[in-house]
Amino acid sequence: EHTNSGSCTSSSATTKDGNKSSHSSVPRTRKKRCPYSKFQIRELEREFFFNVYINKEKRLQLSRMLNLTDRQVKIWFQNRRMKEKKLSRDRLQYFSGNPLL
Amino acid sequence: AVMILRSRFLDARRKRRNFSKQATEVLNEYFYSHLSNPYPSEEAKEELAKQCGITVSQVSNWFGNKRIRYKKNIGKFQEEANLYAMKTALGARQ
DNA sequence: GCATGATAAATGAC
DNA sequence: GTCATTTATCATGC
Repeated sequence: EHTNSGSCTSSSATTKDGNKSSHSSVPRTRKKRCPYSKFQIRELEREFFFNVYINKEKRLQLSRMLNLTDRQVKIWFQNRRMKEKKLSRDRLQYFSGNPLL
Repeated sequence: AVMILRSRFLDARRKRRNFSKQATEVLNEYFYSHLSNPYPSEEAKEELAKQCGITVSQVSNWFGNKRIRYKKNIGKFQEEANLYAMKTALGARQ
């Protein structure tokens, strides 16, 4: 479906922070949401399986390998932990009112 | 057997089914009667969920989608807004 | 063909 | 760190 190779990755010359200057009227555009590729997801999930919390070293390593910023990797793990928590809640609710088995 | 149930759960996770007409009615009534601050508290969400027969997460999803889509095109929802404004006005008259 | 519900990136409050 | 949220995208209903 998504064999997203190099469309969204913040590979290089883009927007780290060109604007911290004292322009008081710049709202600082919100970064556009870009879905990650299958490969990126696979590697992130693999690491998440081992450590739900990732340390700084592995984070830098992963970000380089996947062509993402360390901030993106950090946020991905945060969101992934929230997803896991929600899945647990849903599972609990799903199996709660069931006489099955 | 557990695997079957698990797969069924995973498959049904993103299967979308429209909410009932009554549920949408309840949600819209709350939304348009709190249009200045359409952010129900956790307790309000639970109450709405109970009334609508859906989960709290689904209530949150509905309000999230409703807020952004309303903001993006207020004109498209004007008729709907007037409808529920009328409805609450009539309801409060008795 | 869009309306609608759910999920995936990204932000910000705390 | 969690967590509600914004925003875009996805997947389905009809």
